[in-house]
Amino acid sequence: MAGEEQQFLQDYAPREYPSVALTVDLVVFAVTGSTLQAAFVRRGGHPFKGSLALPGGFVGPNEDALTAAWRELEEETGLDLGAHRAHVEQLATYSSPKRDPRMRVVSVAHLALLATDGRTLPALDPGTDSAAAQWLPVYEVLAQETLAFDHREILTAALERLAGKIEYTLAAARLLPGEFALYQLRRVYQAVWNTDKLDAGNFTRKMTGALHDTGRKVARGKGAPAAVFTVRDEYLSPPMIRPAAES
Amino acid sequence: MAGEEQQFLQDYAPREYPSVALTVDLVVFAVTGSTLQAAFVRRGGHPFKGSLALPGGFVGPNEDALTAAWRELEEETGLDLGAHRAHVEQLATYSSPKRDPRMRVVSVAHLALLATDGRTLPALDPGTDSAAAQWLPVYEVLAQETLAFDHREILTAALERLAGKIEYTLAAARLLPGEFALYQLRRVYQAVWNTDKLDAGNFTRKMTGALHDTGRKVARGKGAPAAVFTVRDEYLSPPMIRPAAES
DNA sequence: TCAATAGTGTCTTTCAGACACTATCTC
DNA sequence: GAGATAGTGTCTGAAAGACACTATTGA
Repeated sequence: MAGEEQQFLQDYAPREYPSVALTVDLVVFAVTGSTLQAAFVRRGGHPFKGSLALPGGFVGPNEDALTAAWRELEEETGLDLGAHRAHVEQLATYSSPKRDPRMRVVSVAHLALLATDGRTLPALDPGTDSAAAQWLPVYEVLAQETLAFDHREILTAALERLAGKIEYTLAAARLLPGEFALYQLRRVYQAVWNTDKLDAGNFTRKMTGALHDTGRKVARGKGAPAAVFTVRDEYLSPPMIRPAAES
Repeated sequence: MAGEEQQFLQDYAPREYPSVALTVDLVVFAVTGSTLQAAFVRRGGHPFKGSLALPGGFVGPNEDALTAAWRELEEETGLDLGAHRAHVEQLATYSSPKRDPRMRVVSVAHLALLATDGRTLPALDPGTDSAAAQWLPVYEVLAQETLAFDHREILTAALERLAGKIEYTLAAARLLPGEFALYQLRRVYQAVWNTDKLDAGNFTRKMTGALHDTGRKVARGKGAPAAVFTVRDEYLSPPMIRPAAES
């Protein structure tokens, strides 16, 4: 049986059961202030020369897609993942036969959340082989830019996944250091939902139920010092519903 | 550029950037009474001979994964999809290099919801090429059966996806005809969540907000006749939270 | 002192959950 | 009539949203 299948693959795979090139694409999110940013690459060659694209690359012969996503995250951004907390999860697979005009490429898109202090973005190293990766504000890119391949669809799906996920989990804390103040977490929510309608007091009450108060305080320029929290429960119950989109 | 890439693929793809065989696996759900059922195939050959497996098959050269899933749904179950309402969506992609011991197979798993009248299951045609597909109760299978490959993981993910999705959408109605009574919808929820803790009165109040009352009634053996509804809003807001698991 | 911010108090409204109750059907 | 079911009424408690208010900081 096994031998038969392998023989079959060898002889007929390209015709009957075509093999495909497998890649990963990455939507890497990070937050500065109240702005959601993502990592993009400017394409230097055809097709879609000059357009923005998502970082990504081929899946190796002995990797699964998630492992490849972590590797590409490190390679394409030049980030030291030992120093930067990060979270990577699978988003969806894009398999339209014509999504890459050159050949059949099936891509497993991944969502990556990079922890920052909420003020500065991790420096992206251009690396040697790829075009320079750069941080750009997500909502502005979606409003103004042309994206290569089906990367607009992927980016939109990633944003919607993240926006939905922080409704019922503390995934937003993945975009912050292990210890953080509530105003930082609130700014992450505002960045992802692209809104400023979050009442600070109500937000505090809602979140403290799922957080652990370290007892320490953080001084931050003006205003009273904020308490420092860590995540206690990964899930919010009941969930925190997004405010309706601005009119 | 394009020629260069194609040349590259032709020469080096199997070594450097290996191509993979792409398949779809299907988790096909349907409901009878208050029991959630799924379609399974009993494996006739090695590996995992004798174990239950999910239906699936290869993705064709000019198909995307969703199209292949629809085709396999029709082929493997022998269902007439013109007569049966169905909903298919992508679930997740499984790409562990060793998930199939014979060769590298990457599978895009799909979730399929088949509409029934809530009493009888659509007959599954064994077809000619594959082992006979059969309906089996999902929770019993998960408790007792051995599943081939990583199909237990896929089935669990599909169940969780469905259980979560009916919290904030009316996806449960995809398992029913276009017109249905509230007791039918309630049984779908009970089947998916494997619970009997749904209060009929409160369920009615909650759901009628998102449904359209056709004004007609359905007589059903004992009890008062139930009103016939159709879906009006696909989304439930606020969502309907699952009761905590039974202890 | 003043402005800014963190966090609490309070009130209202919404809604889930429990459960009684009525209406309507079959047997 | 008896039993079963559909749907409403009603009460309670939880929690979201609006917003006032206090406390604590830097300038």
